[in-house]
Amino acid sequence: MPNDYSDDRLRLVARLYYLDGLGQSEVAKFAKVSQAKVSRLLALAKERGIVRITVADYDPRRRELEDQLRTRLGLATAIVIKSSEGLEGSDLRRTVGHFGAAAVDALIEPRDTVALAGGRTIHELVHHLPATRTKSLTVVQAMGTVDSSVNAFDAQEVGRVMAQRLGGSFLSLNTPAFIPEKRTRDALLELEQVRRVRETLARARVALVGLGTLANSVFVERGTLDPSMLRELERAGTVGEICGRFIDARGEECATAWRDRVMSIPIEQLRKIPHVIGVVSGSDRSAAILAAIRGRIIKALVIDELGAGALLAAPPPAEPVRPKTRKPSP
Amino acid sequence: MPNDYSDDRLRLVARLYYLDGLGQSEVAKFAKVSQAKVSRLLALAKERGIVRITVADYDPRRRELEDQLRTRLGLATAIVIKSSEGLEGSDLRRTVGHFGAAAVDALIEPRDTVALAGGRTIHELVHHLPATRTKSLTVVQAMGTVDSSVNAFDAQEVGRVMAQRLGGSFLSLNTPAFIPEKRTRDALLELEQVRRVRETLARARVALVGLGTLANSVFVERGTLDPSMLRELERAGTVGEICGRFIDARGEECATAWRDRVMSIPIEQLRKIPHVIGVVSGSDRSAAILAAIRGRIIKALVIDELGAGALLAAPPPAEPVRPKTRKPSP
DNA sequence: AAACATGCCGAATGATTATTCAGATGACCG
DNA sequence: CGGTCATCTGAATAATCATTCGGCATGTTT
Repeated sequence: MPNDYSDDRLRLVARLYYLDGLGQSEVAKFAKVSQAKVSRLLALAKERGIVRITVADYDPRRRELEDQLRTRLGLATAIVIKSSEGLEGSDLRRTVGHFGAAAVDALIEPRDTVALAGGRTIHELVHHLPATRTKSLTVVQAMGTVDSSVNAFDAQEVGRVMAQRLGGSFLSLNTPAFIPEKRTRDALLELEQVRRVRETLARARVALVGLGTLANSVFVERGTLDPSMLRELERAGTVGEICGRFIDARGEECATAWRDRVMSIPIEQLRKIPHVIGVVSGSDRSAAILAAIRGRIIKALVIDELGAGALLAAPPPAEPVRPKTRKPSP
Repeated sequence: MPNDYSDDRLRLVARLYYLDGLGQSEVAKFAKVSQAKVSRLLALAKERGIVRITVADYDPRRRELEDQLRTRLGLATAIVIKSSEGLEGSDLRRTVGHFGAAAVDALIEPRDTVALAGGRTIHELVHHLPATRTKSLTVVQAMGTVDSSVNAFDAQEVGRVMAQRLGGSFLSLNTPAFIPEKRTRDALLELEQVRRVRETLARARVALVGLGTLANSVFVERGTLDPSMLRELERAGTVGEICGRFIDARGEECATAWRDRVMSIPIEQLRKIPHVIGVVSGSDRSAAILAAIRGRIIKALVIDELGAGALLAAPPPAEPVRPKTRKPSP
């Protein structure tokens, strides 16, 4: 009887290993095989359900904080992810991504059209979506590519992954995010390829966006935003950034030259998408988040618990004052 | 919050490790601790029952063979342990010991007096008894010590372990197993210490004994049995050995000088113990086993499946012929 | 029947996990 | 206040486990 993968044998091996606490080399002597094979038999035993490991439910979310965020800030949905003390930076993003993914997945319906921005937290989250491939989505890139050195955080790459994991197609916006000449940008907007993307964006039911501040914006980091432009944005009262659009405390896009040179979904269009989900990690973005909520840009928020705490500690949001809406940039 | 052993934290760690399939180093980043601590937290999570591992039952016994042994050989109890193909020697003993232990444990009642011999398979079995320490047994050594080099297989050592594991006291027979002069042996038998042991043996309800052949007996192996004695035993028709007593095919003790020089429980006394359990591994002892059954010495048998097969293949046991009983040696 | 797949095996090896160790921290005295 | 435990920690390391790899056996194609 050379290769014997009978359940009985798997049970023997699994029992000796898991129940009796022997090492694999010990078990190997009982089963008269090599340690390597014991390792393989154990793997098979798990697959076949002969070994079953259950873990008491861990709820990764802080429901009380979610309730507070919803009621006090008027969000439709809030997902607050627990974070271990002292977590920050990429570890924190990983936590938010890992546990936020399931919640975001639940918000996306089969056949949805999903507008998607880039960013490190979004990237993390998307990579933790379940690879079910069953939703038949249309994922559409909501913002051009930041620079030419290909980058795993770009909307381009992230969108590809999302479509691949949840199932569906990805519509990419093959243009830079920033175009120095308005004229050039407007020309691009007329391209058939680009139009298709914009039309699809207009039909999106869900959007997944990051929230940044002026200081930590990817455009500053990459040097796309020169100092004079930066100063101009500061003067215009910028408190945050969404999809390459800079907004002031009321949640209105700042009227600077920048807004005519960026290639991304217009703020006005985001407002019309019913489920715009902001994905944030860290505690230094409260102003941007509050502004985006005031401006009725984002309707849902995924955030770590410290970030949520900071948000709740921030001045309670007065009903947004919206004197006049500037004509939206494209 | 320095040392946090909350269930919630354990659940986090356990989930990431067991359910999400991350490595401990990965998990460590989430929990903001070292990999070493993750390992400890996981161990704790198992202890607390936050992680539960279940394995489909493995039945280590061959019930059909047990039934056959019982009905065809007239045993009260037969325990046949499955053995992986090709197992032999110490690995086989380990298997029989490991899985036989639970069955033997079930045969021993609280407060029993248990007579115990030595031997490698018995040793293995005893070391796998559960360390419950709750039976309040009297374990009594059924045979002297084979030689002076202390040896883990001696009844002395094995008895100590058994009493320690199941709970109870151990009564040791502090004499050699073989004494060249009958006179000396008889003197020893009169010692108060030795009498106590013999009296206790007479009250035993259970005995655990190995079965040997003349060839593989420890006495031959250790050179205790010189060639002339060996020939004498052969002439007397020895087919097996129990507790240092040599028996012929009918299960009667061979009437040689040996029987007056050995320090161990007499065959006649074994006959009177209601539960004498033979523990055997290997396929080369069928004759000894059959003789011990015919002689109504052993009433139960623990054996591996190949050994059981060999036993069943051996000539069917005619009803034992017992012309006259020789006067039992002490 | 040769040539080529395919699958399984265990030795060696690479990767991961458990344990040891030395230092840090803090509770509890004297 | 020091001392004295006791406990806890992560770095280093030892132990264990999973995977790679080449060899062998069997089955299939040519």
